[in-house]
Amino acid sequence: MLQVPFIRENKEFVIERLAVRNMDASQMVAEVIELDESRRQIQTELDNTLAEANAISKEIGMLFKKGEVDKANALKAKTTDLKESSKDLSEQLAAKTDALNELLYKIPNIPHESVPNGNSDADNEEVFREGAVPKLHDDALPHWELAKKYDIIDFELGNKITGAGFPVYKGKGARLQRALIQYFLDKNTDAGYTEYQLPHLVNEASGFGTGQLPDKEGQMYHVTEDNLYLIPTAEVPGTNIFRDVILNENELPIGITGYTPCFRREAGSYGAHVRGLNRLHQFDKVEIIRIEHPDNSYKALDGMIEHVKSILNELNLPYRILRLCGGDVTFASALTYDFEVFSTAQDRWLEISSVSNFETFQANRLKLRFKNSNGKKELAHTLNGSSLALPRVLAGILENYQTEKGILIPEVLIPYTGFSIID
RNA sequence: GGAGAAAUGGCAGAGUGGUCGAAUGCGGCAGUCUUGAAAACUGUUGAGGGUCACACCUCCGGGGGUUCGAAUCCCUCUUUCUCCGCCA
Repeated sequence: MLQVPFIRENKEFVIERLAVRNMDASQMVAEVIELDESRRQIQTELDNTLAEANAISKEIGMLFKKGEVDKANALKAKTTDLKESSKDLSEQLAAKTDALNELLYKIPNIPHESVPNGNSDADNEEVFREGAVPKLHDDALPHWELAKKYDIIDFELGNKITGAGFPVYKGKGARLQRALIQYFLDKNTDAGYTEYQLPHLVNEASGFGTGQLPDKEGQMYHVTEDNLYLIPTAEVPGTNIFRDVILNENELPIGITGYTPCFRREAGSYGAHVRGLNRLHQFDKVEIIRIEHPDNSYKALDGMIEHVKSILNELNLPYRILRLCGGDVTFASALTYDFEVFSTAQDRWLEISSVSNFETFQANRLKLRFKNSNGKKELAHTLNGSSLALPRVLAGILENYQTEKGILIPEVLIPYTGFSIID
């Protein structure tokens, strides 16, 4: 959520930058400013009314103490009007505040200056590429065929137990998945991230804090009986650790990591692109989250990119990094880099990580602040990224490491799997 | 799930209708002392809105009510603790 004073003071800039997202924000911006102005005006009026009522109450108290009951009772009559108008004003204030907030929830973050113009993922800018695409043998298979051939992932079984998009991993498949989780967590903690085990269900306030609510609730599974949501990413419980928190400047930066399953309804997705592990309703992910001083957040973002790169280099997978264009960058993000691994047998790129700087957009909703050196409270910057999303990494390994003898295990994972080939 | 008790500032803890945003202690910060530190002493120290700055307003788990006036009384929800039941 953008800060109102910022919008007020940078009206043209806000409109101009939001145009990168292909939106015309001029109407919304004007409305925000107008609503805020009238909100403040009503606030002042209400404050004055309450101040008067408070003063009278105090006086009545004194008069009663002195025993001047008649005078006190006379004053009581005066409060009736004040009560009525304060009630009226506070209703008006609530209405304005609600309207203002509702509008603010609809305004996305301001894209960073490096975000390119563009309408869709076709306009994303490739900024890095690494790793040779292996030459596969003639009978090379897509991962869902490999999964069946080696009996390591059972999609039909998941279908039976739950439904589409809930695969069952078994044997070496399950072990490989666990090895990856362990390996990712080790890499992250080695890089200074503190490991957390987080709840997989969150309340409304948390969903709101990171921006899934109120608009994107259709993406989450809702447990209606208890009004809780299954997490779509560890970002939600992880970032909400810091909701309503005021940090000391010297506590920054903070880096945390956590493994969680992620649940996404993915309503409206279907077809070949969602085959196999490409798109699931439940998947595993290891996430990294950083809370940063505003002066350092872009340096931190670069650091996160380097960190994810080092993992992919160790896994020796062919990948590329994209800087998302204005049309593709998510609602809350100012700048996002996507990592994609090349799926050799499918001949397409699969997104395996998304690393973003949200600047103060989430922090403003979360009320996540720190006391700066002047003792002033300032919104912190939040960042997060996957390191990494499991299923597509798994797909990439299965497809890129397949040989006629079986699927080789990347060297760095062997200590974790305890085997070097799936055959 | 049943019965009872409780929820106050970073923490501990007083306050049961008026001058209480709230005693006191601890912690934090600043200063005195010290070569430096500790100790001791002095001062300072919640959040949001509003203002050029003040003033002023709001907030004592959440919501609602009674009252001229609520941390304090009433209703309700949530959470925590104790006991019972169930259970990985």
